[in-house]
Amino acid sequence: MTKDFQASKPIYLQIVDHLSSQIVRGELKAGQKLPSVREMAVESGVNPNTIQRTYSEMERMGIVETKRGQGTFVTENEQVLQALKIQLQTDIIGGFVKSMKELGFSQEEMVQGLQQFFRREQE
Amino acid sequence: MTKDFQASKPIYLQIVDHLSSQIVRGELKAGQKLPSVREMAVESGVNPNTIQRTYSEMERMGIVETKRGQGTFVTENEQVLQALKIQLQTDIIGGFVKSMKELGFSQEEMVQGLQQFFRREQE
Amino acid sequence: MTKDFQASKPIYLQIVDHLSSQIVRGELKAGQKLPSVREMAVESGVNPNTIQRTYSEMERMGIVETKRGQGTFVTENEQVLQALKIQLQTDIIGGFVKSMKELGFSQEEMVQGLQQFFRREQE
Amino acid sequence: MTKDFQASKPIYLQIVDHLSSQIVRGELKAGQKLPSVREMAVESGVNPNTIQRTYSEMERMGIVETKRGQGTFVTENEQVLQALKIQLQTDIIGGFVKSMKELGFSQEEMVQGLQQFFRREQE
DNA sequence: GTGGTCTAGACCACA
DNA sequence: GTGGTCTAGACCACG
Repeated sequence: MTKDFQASKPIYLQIVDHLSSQIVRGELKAGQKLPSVREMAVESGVNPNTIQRTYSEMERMGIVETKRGQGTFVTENEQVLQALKIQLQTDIIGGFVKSMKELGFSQEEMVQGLQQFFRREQE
Repeated sequence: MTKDFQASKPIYLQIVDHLSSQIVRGELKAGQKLPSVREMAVESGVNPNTIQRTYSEMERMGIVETKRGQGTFVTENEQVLQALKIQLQTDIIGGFVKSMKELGFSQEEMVQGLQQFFRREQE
Repeated sequence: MTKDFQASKPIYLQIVDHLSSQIVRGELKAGQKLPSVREMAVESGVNPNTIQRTYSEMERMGIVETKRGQGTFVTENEQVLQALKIQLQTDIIGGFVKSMKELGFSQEEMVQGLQQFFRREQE
Repeated sequence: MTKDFQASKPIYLQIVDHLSSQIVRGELKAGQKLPSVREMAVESGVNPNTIQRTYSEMERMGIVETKRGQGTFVTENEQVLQALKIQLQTDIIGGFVKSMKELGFSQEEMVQGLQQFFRREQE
């Protein structure tokens, strides 16, 4: 039984996640211009090609539109943005449930655990 | 704003997590002997030193005990095991809450989202 | 097996095609004056030498006649224009047939495919 | 009116077309292994990264499946291959119709021209 | 060996 | 200036 350690996602996908997150929570709004490929590369401390790939992937997903010579912009298609939010949410919840299941928790215990967590946090 | 990508944990800590998980969900029981450092190293495809470090860390955490010449055993201190379970659970929940917060979800929405997830899963 | 990608035609021939197309479909009529080399160069965003070469080539093909001090005119020889039309048509059809053959289509399938295309377009 | 000369497709897409063509006409069969990225790069006289991109694009389109450490294979999903054939056919016909329209040909003339072309070819 | 990712640096078309 | 493509060369995980 050999496990797969080192399972860190590719950088360009991490940045996709990061930007998606910003879009979903309204920090980057529909129609807004993203930083240029080169700016973003400096900002993130990675190679411009990596950002290029990030933007390409996001365009493929439809959450961003690029205009040659002008820049890359958050789509104004609210339906896509809504779907993105649901997608991200489902991914996170799925990962959470999987981890908790591995610790032997039932669905009820997960909900209770979550509620207890909030109660403790408020104290 | 330079982000820290590539944040994959050291291997020895990943193995700590993996073993902890097995212990918590009863796959490895209190008092049970863990595989020897060498066995475990082969099993995991990792250098024996890395496993040594894993076991040391787990001993430091009090969840295993090593007996010279006999091997490494899961502690029989149920209180520690209980605490471990809570610790892991809290970590997972904490990560979950952090991610969901980043997407702009409120506490109520998290609970509701989780419950919806279960409902959809059962269909 | 080394392929030849990047096979884009020289610009002056592209312009020949473009002008030929305009002549064939009557946008430029027999006997009509073409724009001067300089005008055409500006219009096309190209070096005047390139246009010069275009006109020379078209004269060599007989589809255009230059009168010193007056300009360049579409030939009034209808036979040549007719031949040009057939030539362009044959080139296009030849390219089409070649591409379709590469996909494994028979002659009958090409005709049928074309007719189906029209039918779908009209819906 | 500035025209866009030099409109040659990116190399990686030209190779996509080339391979698609081979697949559609059965030269590369369902389930068959494609040349490795490096082999293909040498064969085509381009950089391995360019082939990588070609294969990625083809995987995205679903016409190819890659198995890490083993290679890239033509999909065995016949439905996808059928759709691919139709897609390529439609693209070629569409380009043909567009060109012929620019020369002022009607739909009937296109069909007749095509049939005449075949007749002449057989002589 | 395979494909996948990343960097460094270049050139292009578009506006 | 923008994004898009390409090369050269490197390192990684997987089998």
